[in-house]
Amino acid sequence: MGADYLAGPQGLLRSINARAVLDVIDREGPIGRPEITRATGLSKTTVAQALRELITRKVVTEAGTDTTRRGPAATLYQIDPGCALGLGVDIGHLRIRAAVVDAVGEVLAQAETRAPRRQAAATAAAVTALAAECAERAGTELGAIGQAVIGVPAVVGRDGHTIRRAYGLPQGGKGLVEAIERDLPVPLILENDVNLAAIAEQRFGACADVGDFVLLGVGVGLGAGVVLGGRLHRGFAGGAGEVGFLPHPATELGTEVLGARRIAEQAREAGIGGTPSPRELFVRARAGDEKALAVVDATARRIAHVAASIALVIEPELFVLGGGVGASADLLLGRVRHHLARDAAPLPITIIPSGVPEDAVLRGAAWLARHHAREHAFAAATGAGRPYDTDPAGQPRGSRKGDTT
Amino acid sequence: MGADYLAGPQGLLRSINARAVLDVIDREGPIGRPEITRATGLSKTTVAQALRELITRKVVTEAGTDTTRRGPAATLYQIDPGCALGLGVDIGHLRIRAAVVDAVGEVLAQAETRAPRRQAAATAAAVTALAAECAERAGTELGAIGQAVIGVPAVVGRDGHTIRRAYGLPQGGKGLVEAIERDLPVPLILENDVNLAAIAEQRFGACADVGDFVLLGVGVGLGAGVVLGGRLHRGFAGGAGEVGFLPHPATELGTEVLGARRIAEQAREAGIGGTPSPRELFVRARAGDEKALAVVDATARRIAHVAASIALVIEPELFVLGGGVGASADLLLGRVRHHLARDAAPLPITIIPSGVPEDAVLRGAAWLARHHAREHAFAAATGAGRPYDTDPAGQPRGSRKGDTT
DNA sequence: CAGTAGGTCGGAAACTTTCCTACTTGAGGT
DNA sequence: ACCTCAAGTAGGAAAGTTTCCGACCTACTG
Repeated sequence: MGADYLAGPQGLLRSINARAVLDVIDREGPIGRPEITRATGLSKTTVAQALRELITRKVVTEAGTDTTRRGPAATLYQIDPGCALGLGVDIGHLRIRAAVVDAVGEVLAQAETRAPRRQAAATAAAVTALAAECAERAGTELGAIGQAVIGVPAVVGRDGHTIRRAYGLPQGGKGLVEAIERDLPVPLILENDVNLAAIAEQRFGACADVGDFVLLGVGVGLGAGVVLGGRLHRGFAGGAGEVGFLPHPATELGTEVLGARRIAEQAREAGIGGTPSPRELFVRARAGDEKALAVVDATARRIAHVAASIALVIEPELFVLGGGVGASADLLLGRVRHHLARDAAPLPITIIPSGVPEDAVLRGAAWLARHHAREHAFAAATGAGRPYDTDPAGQPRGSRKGDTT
Repeated sequence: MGADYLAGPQGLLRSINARAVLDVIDREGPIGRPEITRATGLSKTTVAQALRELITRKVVTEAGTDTTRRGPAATLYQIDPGCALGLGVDIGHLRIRAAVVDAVGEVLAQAETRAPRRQAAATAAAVTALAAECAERAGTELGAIGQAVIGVPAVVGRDGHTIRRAYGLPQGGKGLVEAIERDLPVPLILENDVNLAAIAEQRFGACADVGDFVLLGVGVGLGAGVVLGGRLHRGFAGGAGEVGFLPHPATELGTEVLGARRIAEQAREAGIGGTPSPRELFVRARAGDEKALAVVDATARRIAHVAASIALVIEPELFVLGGGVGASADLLLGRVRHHLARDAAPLPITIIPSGVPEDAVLRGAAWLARHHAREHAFAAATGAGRPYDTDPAGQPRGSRKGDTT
């Protein structure tokens, strides 16, 4: 319980150096020993010792030789892909998807199924079934997976186990988490879906080197994934980024600014009959339908307002337009920028389309699961884990037991 | 340019341990050697060695003895107050204040003067004169001060040297920074005044153990100091927290939500003649003046809206009401809470009065200056500085030359 | 007398330097 | 075309240095 001042015996130095070697190998892909020596600044003796240790601990493996230079071939080293497996799950409105990835990010298996609409228990069963299927297809078993991350359309508490405002889940998600935790023998945490999309954007998309950005997820509702200083900002109770209810000149506080429901309502107001789906509306707009275009423009205006509000609070470097409706960036983006220029000219707002058009939530979940699984394996292998915290997404792997330490 | 992987020789371990000892001494005040041993987990041999080094480096001094236990008296150690001096300056609308603090936070000297209204050059001269006066009264000279932090009513860029939107400064602050940097022989950075108030709140006020909070500074304008994860969030270009322009049901984007100007306008609308100052208005309201109370209530409503908007974006643990008008918390707070409960009931918003009623900006500036000066001195003394970054306020001490590395 | 503070010494752990061997390439000579 | 040798590289081992820790010792105070 005592505060940790990070002081210790020589063993600490060994941990630090082992971790440094591991990080270099992770970052520079297959890499030879002399280069590791250069990159870390350590002596080759120390690097050799660390490598021996990491190999016996099974987090690093040899990966062929490098014969580009003259002289004897240098042995190459890489992260052992099998040292940590992650399971990502995306519980969407229509489908549930799952994927198993290895320690280097390779997708070993992926599967999906239709989302049950009525019973939370059915959703839980679908998740565990998908997970089992993925594990089998990946040639492993669930017990070997180090971490599972499940993306849900809900606010997830800091502990990663409690959900609120799960309007998009059967029975409001009641009992869902408990059922999955009971039946899935994998350390598990939940995460808000838009947050995971933001992580995907950071790792695979347009925000690789952007420290502060906000992903605007326009789907059934409007949400934002807030990344500050390279790490996801969840808020005190996980409710950061719930920007769908931001005040707006045309709405009172507490009214949803945007989302499928809101778009449908606007369609009615615009005199469009038959309550078409947002997808249908965008198809019509792309075809030139004036009324549909008006709805799109209104949507863009609201997005611009939300972005401006966010910018005034945290001033991110970049906004990214993502989510289901966000995929229609070709139609929306120009109009959003137009409204920004008109109504919020002095604000330095840059907004770009998502760089992860497909499966953003699933990929983010898989990435996060892989990250936590790796962190755990690396910490075990290097003896202490990284004392200097660079964890991009906080929060360690949740246990299955509710240990409220 | 190469990425730094924090690996190194045994000397690194020495640095780490020296830093750990230093941190314990800093935190636990005068403390004996055996207790340092317990707190750090190091052996007494190592602690003794580290102490010798820190004392010869002049960052630690002996501070009497502890005779509470039986046996020989234990020597006590403390941070050498003189090892780092900081200069804090608050350039306010009416007054300019400055203070010199030592490494343990003791205020050695403080001075103030009326703020020039016309010329930025006069403001700069006033600042340097105040600084010189403070240094002299503190029994030192400007060259001995390790860091100066100047709080300004403006947006300050990440470099700590460029200011924008300095409406509250003579000539919009044009040439101010350059003049001060030319004449003040101290490493210097600027900081937004509300941000400094937030730091004061974190260090001396109500938010000592709160990781995420927002200080709402209600003064001539409305600004927010955003602290996330224990560190100030400045935004990409230093513009985070400019919440005075947040959209609001009654205002268009780009209109100032709140501030002295706005309050005066509301007073006119409420039928109050003579354009009283906000301070006067609050005096009347406290006396029971109905019209003044109406203005106060409208102000509270706007604060509530701004807080709700911020909460939807970042969901801080706590809001603090500060700034000039914020000092009238007794009148405002209840009404703000009322409006929050009515309009933003589902949001978990806690708002409390400031715990730093006096000189918040100045104290924050002094704290930050002291912090940077200390960090510099400690890094020099321990050989490497802290590799594990816990810096609460980012950004090292700016140089006087504009080195855009 | 017992418990505590502080110092010293030898041992253990970890990193670095230096030296050595083995291997591959490429240039130049036969 | 083949051989030889110099240069450059990879890997390993031994000696040396730095740092930390445990144990022992002395001195002091209730």
